[in-house]
Amino acid sequence: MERAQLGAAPVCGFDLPEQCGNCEVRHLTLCAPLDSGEMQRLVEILKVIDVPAGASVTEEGEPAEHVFNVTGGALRLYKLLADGRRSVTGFLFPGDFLGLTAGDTYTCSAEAMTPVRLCRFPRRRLEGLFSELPKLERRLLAMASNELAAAQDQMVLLGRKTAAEKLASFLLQLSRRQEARHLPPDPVSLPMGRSDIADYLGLTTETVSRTITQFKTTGVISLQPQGRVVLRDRLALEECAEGA
Amino acid sequence: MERAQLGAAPVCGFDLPEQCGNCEVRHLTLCAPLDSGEMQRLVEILKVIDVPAGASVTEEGEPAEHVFNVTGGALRLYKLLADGRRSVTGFLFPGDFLGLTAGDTYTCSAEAMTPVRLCRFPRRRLEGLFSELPKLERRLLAMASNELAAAQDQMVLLGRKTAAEKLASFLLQLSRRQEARHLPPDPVSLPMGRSDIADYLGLTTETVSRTITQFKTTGVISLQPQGRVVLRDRLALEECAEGA
DNA sequence: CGGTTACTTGATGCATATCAAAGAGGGTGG
DNA sequence: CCACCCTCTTTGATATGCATCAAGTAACCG
Repeated sequence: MERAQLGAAPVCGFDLPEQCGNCEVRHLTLCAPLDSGEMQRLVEILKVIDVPAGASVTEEGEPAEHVFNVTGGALRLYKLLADGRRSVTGFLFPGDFLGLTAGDTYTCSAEAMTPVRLCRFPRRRLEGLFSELPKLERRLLAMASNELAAAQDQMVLLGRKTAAEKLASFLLQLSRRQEARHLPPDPVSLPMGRSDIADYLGLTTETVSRTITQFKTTGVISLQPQGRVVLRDRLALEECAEGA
Repeated sequence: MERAQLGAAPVCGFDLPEQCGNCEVRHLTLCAPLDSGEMQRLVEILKVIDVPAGASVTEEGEPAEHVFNVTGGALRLYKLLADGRRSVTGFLFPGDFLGLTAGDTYTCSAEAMTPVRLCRFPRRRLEGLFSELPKLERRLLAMASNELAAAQDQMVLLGRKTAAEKLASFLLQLSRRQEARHLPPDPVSLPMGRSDIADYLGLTTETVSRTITQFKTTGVISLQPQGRVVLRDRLALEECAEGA
């Protein structure tokens, strides 16, 4: 596991929901379009939750009683096949939403990769706010649409890209998500292990490792302590990622 | 290409929007939760469109001015890499929705595989109805959530399943979708070509063909004229699909 | 009925998986 | 504070599932 990020990147203000005004990722979350009065309605039903590294937040198939906004740390989403093969369907960072489902169970399991802080909403009560706060539902639809677009990109990656193209796409994706959180694009932080990356890209840990080495050797990236990656030749990565 | 399905399965009643009451896939569409008065508001902004086999309905990256409900025929959704590699991200059948996007461009290209009938809605005007018909937005969110769950399953398939498991999953998926349209589960109709299937499953046409032959040889399926597939051993397919 | 396209089948090759082991962190206890 | 140990990562050798290359065959259309 990795170093805690709660201290390094305090989020959603301090401990108290009343201080969402300080939330560094508000512009990415569910809450983005709400004014302070509307926020108050949300704050009434949310609870701030801290989860230690390695703990589960949701289990695939379990009743979906809550939905969550990630405000600190990082999680992996995954599904398992009958024989134990794993597919990591996504990584969540501050600002990301967890628990959206049309049915009444979670569609994926979610595990904290680092200590994680979440804003937890009872699903029923959040849905109860929809009529009062239509912006909330609008926002949820927009977030779902964005996730769908990302899922389509991931299908292209999994179905048609080579190992190098997959890795390049992955690094750029993380870089862009850092930028969305107003972090520098460049030393990309990898809070996940090689096997998480492998299960996300449809590869093995060995192939991930070899491909990283190859990128290092050809000078397009370089590695820093704590699994941080400097993108030395972003253009080369972009061309690689697009299959040029 | 394939035989037209418009004659065989008349949809959305006859020509006139006023006759949505006869629509055979209404329970699957955007329209499902609306009463007749509410339907009337939709009917005012929709136009029924017929598209010949092979024609494009949307192009990835083009302005998303319309959204569509499929009421007859079948389409493929796809994305291309820079060098021409193609990834088919989905197939659409009657009842399916096309054009959902958070941005202002389409995220995928859509091509008719057979003659297709669509209910076309100007996106702006549909969004304009949201405040008046909140059920509509609720429904769209539910449909997006369902698509997201399907996309996650597809990621597992692409990232971690073998060729045989992919094919088994694919046949079962089509069978279940036929059932959702109140068609028999069993002679599964394949309006798409082998290369469409290959690009959907992350395989080549040759591998798709060989795997189908293998299923035929082992007796789990049998082929009928016009690319219809009988699922002779559904249980075996289900176990294969889940990686048992 | 002939031409064209799509599908099937076969032979071979390669990218990535698998198997195996050595090397690097990083956390803990002495 | 250092040394040990555990786990994760890297590197190497080999294997294999699927891709690629190449015909042959069947289906469809005009």
